[in-house]
Amino acid sequence: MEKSDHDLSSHQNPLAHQLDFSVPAAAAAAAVETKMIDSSQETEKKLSQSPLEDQRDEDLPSQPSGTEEQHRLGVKSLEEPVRSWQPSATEDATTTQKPPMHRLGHPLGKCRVSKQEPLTPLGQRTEAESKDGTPNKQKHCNCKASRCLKLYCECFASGSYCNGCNCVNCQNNLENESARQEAITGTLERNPDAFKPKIAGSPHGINDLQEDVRQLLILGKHSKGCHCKKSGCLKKYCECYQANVFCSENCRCQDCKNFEGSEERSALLHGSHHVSETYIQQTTNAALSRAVSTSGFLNTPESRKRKSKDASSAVPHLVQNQAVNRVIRNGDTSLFSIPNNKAVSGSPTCTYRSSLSNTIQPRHVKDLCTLLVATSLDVANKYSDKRRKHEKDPSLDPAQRDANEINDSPDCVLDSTRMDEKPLSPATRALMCYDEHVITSEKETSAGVKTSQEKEDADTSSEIYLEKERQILSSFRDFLIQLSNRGSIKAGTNIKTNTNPSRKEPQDEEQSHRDSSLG
DNA sequence: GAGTTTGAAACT
DNA sequence: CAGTTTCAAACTC
Repeated sequence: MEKSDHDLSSHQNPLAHQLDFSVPAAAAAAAVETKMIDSSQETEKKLSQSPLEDQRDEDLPSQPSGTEEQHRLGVKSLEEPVRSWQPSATEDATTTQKPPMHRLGHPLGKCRVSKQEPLTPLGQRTEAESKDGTPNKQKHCNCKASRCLKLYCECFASGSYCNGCNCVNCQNNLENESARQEAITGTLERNPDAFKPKIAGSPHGINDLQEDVRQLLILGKHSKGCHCKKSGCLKKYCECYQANVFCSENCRCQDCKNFEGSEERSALLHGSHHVSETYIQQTTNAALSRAVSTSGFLNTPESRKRKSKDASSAVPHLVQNQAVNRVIRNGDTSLFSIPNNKAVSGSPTCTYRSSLSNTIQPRHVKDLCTLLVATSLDVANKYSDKRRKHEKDPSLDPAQRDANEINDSPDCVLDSTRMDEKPLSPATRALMCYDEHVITSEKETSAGVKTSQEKEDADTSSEIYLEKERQILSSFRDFLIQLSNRGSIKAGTNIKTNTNPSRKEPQDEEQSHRDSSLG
């Protein structure tokens, strides 16, 4: 019987049953998500060992390329939980020949997601699916000409077998394992990263406050970027948009509207009444970025490209977004794109809380920015004198001066008029310029040996820095909690605060007061 | 549900 | 590497 061949190939080929192309960042979430094993007896005979275990690299026959990737994946897959899978009653007999190894957890291994498996704007799985980690729905491709052996096929691209798909002449199954292996090999030859997730650091889910904060500070980007021309990167044709990440310097898109602060993007999100955590995250992130930056750095993909390549290449977005940046820097948060009238939309499909006091108002974001700016100013003021003393000190190590100069990095100064020559603590700057922390720490490490006096100063500084930073972070956290609670999709599911008992959670009244007092 | 549009993947 | 073709999902009607 020809199945013996399949037995052999299945066990010898690490990718015979399933490719798992998760990156570590997504691995945890992916691990929670379901790994399905055909429960049919016939298939169980074939799979005398866990299909995931089949991915051991020692079983690799001859993968001319991509072996490193496969090696990594093979190791990882052994750690992943395996859950049983029950075929649906509607599946026909052929299903048993297609082990349903369909990975649902692959965040954009293939970016286009089928209609049957929509992603939330956050890139999370739909609630129905992710509640218990068990997929309620499965991707079903409709390939006709690719035999499901090319990356056009979602199933193949995600490293899964087709199962219950509507495809024609499908060879992405056990019955055609050898062809499948050839296809995998060929695909990896063309692009060793073909099966790797395309989104680095993409939000996958927000499960707790810590994660909430992390997600706030880290936005993924498409590894290859998109090349959209007509969609404005605001349709699911766009891989970036679909992955719910902003377009980046990796993109070569035209007329991109998928950038930080894009009104079109915000309008789109609001228009669909999907006020997600990501919206809060991105908007707050945008507000933070702009509030703390006077570098003129524009966050359109074009501007990122410009920053990374050549500042001379002007783009059409320039004027528009300069205006946006300018206004925001001047304190007008109306462009933070939180149209509260939309946030409280009365649409039946809008599950966003409708109470005005519980919706995100521009002032909330403004409060957050104000808090950060004010606190940072406070820190800065306390040390400006000390810093001047250091600068005047001829005995000061040049390296130390150099380290001081880092604080004047244009990207890390709050406002050129208000913050001139005022240093910020490394951690505060890290908070504000999180994407530059590596450079900063390196330079500070190179600052060299300090004198005893400097050490003393540094110790004192560190203590106050720490205390101030604690305050900043605590307040920051409180704001995030508030924002998150306001943005909660389900009323009454507020994130539990885990704040210091000595700290009172800011109330709306307090915010209003601060808002009015700070203007 | 059919037809069109779109952009990634594949190919040249 | 750029241009073209193929392909399947997304979208529109």
